[in-house]
Amino acid sequence: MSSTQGARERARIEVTAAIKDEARRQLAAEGAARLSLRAVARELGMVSSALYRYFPSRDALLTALIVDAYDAVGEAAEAARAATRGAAPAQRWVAVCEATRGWALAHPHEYALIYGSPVPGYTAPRDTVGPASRVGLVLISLVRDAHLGPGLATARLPEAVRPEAERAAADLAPDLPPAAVVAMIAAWSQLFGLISFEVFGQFNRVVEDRAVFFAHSATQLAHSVGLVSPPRP
Amino acid sequence: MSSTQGARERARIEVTAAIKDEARRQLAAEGAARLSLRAVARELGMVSSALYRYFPSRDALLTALIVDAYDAVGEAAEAARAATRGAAPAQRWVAVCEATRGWALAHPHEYALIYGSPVPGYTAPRDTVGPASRVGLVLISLVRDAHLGPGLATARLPEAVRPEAERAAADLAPDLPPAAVVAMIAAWSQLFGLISFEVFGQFNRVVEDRAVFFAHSATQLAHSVGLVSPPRP
DNA sequence: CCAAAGCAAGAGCGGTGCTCTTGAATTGGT
DNA sequence: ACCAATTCAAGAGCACCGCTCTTGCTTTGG
Repeated sequence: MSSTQGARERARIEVTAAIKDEARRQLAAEGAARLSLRAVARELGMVSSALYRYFPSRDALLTALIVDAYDAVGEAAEAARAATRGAAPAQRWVAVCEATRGWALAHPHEYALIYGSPVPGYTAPRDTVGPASRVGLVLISLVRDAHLGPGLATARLPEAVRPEAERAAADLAPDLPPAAVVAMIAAWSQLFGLISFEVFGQFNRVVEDRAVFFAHSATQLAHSVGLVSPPRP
Repeated sequence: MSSTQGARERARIEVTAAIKDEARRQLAAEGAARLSLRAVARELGMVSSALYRYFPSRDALLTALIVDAYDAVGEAAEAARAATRGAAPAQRWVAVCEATRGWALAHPHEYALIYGSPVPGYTAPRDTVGPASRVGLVLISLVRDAHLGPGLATARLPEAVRPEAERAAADLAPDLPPAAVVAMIAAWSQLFGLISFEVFGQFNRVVEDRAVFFAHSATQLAHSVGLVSPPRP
């Protein structure tokens, strides 16, 4: 009845959080494929079957971790946008990209969980689509806030791309020119291409100074969506 | 002694190939994480322990599949380059990108094996680095063959990127201007960002006509590495 | 022709996700 | 204050996993 619904309810919440914490620890240590319910239970001093009182299956526990990961990277991106309020749009774009990269490098296994290979036999439930779109929404908002350079605003798209561009623009950002929306979607996926190659080790022996390379590439991406760097002082 | 070294040798080769084939089938059906030696053996009518005569461990079998996948996508890219000999560099670039995408869409699980999350606890042996670089080498060769537009050849890089650019250029393509090499590496990773988002389902409910979107984005990538489209007839 | 090498098979180890049953504890309504 | 309903941890057990080791049988090549 009251706000704290008895000791039982409270214990349930606490144990659920403890399970997620321990699971996240094991995720960081071993990766998603090696996440073991028995190991989590062992570490928490309980029996494996008791875990099923809190999560009906291993997949359900994974889903909880996935939602948390999407929220965490989305929060990082949103924080970078907030921290650069007033700066030039291109700089804010790069800051958001770098915050996303930073989170990914700090949480490589959680990043792999959401932007790596989908877990086979696992289909993301509806709960994940909202959190999953947060980074993309941040990027869109930056493009929207910027005064679009005349380049993209009036850019003529090839005839074949126009229908898809207009459809995507209608869905995502009806106030933006279709050419900008298409460029945004491409930049969005390419941003995660850059991050994935770094996190997944594809840049080994290819790129050494990855921070510098990323900052440069993110700046180019900003240009590709019509954000222009301010003149140097 | 002879070219066919006895029935034993030949049987070994055949069984090894059968194991890889069945493993590839299970990879497509269940994904890398659920690849089970016992299931492969069961399907082949042998006992699980017999498999260890052919592959010393599950990881060794995975490595064989990974090398085969890198070779397959590399071959697809090389075939596209060969098929467009004489065409404009930008068109050849787009053809190679589309061939890579086509292979990925046709073999999503093998694609995930090589460009998705690394398998936890598994470190790629040396054998994989050669096959892994084939697509990248194709892209480099196209940029090299093209007459570089004056834009990238003389483009001034930001001071911070110059050392890394010159280092990468020395390693990968000493005959190309550093600015082009940096743009190439970025385009390379961004290409796989586009493909991964499509294969891994991130474009669901975002991009509908994905072939058109990809062709357009690949063309933009070609421009970003200095390849210019020929004038329309 | 026979010793050496290659091989399939079986048993077994410790691990996994998951289910079902049992008995104890807590709870809320009377 | 008590008691029935609910909630829970625990245990046993199922079928599976990767992997190792030993046991014999078959093929091979000198």
